[in-house]
Amino acid sequence: MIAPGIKRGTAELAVLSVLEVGPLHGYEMARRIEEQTRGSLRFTLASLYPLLYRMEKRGWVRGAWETSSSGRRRRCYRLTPQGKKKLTPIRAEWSELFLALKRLAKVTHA
Amino acid sequence: MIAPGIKRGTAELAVLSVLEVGPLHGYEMARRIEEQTRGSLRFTLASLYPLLYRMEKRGWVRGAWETSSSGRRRRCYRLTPQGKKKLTPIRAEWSELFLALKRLAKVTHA
DNA sequence: GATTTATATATAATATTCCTATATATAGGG
DNA sequence: CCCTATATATAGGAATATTATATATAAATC
Repeated sequence: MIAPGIKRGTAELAVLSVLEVGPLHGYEMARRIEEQTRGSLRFTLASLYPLLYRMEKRGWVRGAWETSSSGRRRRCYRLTPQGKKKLTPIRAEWSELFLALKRLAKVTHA
Repeated sequence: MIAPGIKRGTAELAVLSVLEVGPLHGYEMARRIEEQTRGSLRFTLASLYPLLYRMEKRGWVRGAWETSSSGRRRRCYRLTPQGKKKLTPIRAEWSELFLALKRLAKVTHA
């Protein structure tokens, strides 16, 4: 697991990325982020929920209550057009950071 | 310039990296970080000084007052053996983060 | 000689992001 | 009936970087 100090700022990109595939609820987002990064990136639900509220306020995602087939109440989030539009520049910034750290700190990209 | 929210956590690696080459004072560190990243990564001195104090407390760097040839008083920092030892695992963690974001968020490494 | 710019360090107040801890609630398996 | 997995919510705190402010001097410009 990557230390909190280093992974800071990644949660937003992580949420946008898993939502790009399709609508999801918070609990499932956490599962997918952990799974798709082989456990390198792991967020607590207590981190994700406030982040989702902030993103909803900004208009990047929209949440809607739904009842699953098992009868469980949960809040399903989907990307708004605005949120979708944000993904490209955010990816570009991360890409720029990678390049900067490669040059400055010789961080390799396995 | 990369947004503060994204570059969070990079300052420590940046300082360790520029100090790996040789001893430096704060003002010059800021200049080199900006220069070596082509302006992508830029830290205010008000960020760097408290960071240097924290790193000195942890024993990663050691500062010493010196007087430059121009007669200017400044605090010169050098990596301690402990600080040097930290660089490898920190680089590895950043490398792991890059890989994770590549998989999860399709962030490319230009 | 006076003013401005570049060099150099320091700290207070604030913002953001993530954490641990805690609370609540229900479905399903044993 | 209890435990585990699923699911959301929020309070309190830690860490990191920001803006704003203060101080001081060397070098360049006017």
